[in-house]
Amino acid sequence: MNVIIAGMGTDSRERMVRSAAYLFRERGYSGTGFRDVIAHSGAPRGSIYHHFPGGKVQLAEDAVRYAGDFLDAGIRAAVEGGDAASAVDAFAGWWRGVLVKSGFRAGCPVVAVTVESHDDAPQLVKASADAFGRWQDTLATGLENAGASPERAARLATLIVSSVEGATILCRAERCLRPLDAVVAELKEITRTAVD
Amino acid sequence: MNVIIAGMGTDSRERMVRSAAYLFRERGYSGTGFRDVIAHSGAPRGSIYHHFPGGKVQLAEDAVRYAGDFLDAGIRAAVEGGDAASAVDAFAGWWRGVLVKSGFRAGCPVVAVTVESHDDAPQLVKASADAFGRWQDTLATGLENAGASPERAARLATLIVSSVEGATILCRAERCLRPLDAVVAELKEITRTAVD
DNA sequence: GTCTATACGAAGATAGAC
DNA sequence: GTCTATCTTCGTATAGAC
Repeated sequence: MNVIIAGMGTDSRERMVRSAAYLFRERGYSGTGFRDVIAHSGAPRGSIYHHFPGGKVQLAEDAVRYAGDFLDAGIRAAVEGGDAASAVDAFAGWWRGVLVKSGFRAGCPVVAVTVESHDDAPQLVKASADAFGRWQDTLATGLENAGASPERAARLATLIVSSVEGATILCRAERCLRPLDAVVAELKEITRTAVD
Repeated sequence: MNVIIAGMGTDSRERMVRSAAYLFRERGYSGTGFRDVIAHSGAPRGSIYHHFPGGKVQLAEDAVRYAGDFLDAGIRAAVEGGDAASAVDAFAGWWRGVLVKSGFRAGCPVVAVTVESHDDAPQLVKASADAFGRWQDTLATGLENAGASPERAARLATLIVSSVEGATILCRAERCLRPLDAVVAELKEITRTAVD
């Protein structure tokens, strides 16, 4: 097989991107080296700069895009034909799974890249903004379909992404689901009243 | 002067801690080296391990504690004798200032340390949990004084810390205040109804 | 596409003089 | 408390063979 689709890359390239996204969730951007990515992905070390001529920044850019696309597809599927609570569950449920499966050691790779971004690599800020933006747009569409006004849907989508991402960080610190549960309870109440 | 209080340390030690907290906000934990801390604080390189025998982990622990204490004092002052909206303004207003003053390059040092924490340094997770916990407790007390029930106040405090921290990250990515403004608008509406 | 070898700087940390 | 010197490991990145 190994059919190469334009812009998709080879298997080992894809594995590296996925591993980078995975590792960023636990150790952050600066804390993750090519060493770790090679070890985790099983990809050959000799082809790093063949696949990523832009080096680590390019790898991170692709990892953020990958995570952005992946979760957006999940939100989209959960939101289609659902009620207002589906928008909250779609987003919060994903991070709940990440937290539990990792023993509260992993969070969001896009957050990790954003908080470590500096002026030397503005592409990373751009990629992060794209991911956050698409998640918000998809959630807002779902809330509109459930009956919220466009303006309110947009604001609530921002609240959902912000509070769930923030709660995920608090859950890592406290090593429990309490913050995420508290936030989800409040969010469901708010979205319920917004579509009345 | 230079009075040395027990557990407070010398001037250069304090400057290092403050600089670490400052630098973590922009480049994260792993992205900030002793080089940077020395350069920014003006402290002598020769006394790093005199002041911090525990090395970088101890420095980070102190930086998180410093940031935790500092902001908690600010929240406490703003919340005393204020209404429910004061709790939101106290917390969100601080991060708004950080974002604007830094040109959207800086965020929360506690968040930075949390998302880069690993099992090698559980002290950092503990210190982060303490900071987040105290902020929530102080905000919850303020909301209770404004008329919210203890249970609701605790949940709302978690929502405020989570959503404002998350919005701060989104603001860095989008390089504007829109996410924080949206979150604050929703939070004020929620807290208003909670104290009725 | 993958390999080895290597460059070069920076990381955190230690030892011992002053 | 601060200095200099040094150690070791690791970081990203490059060159050139296969």
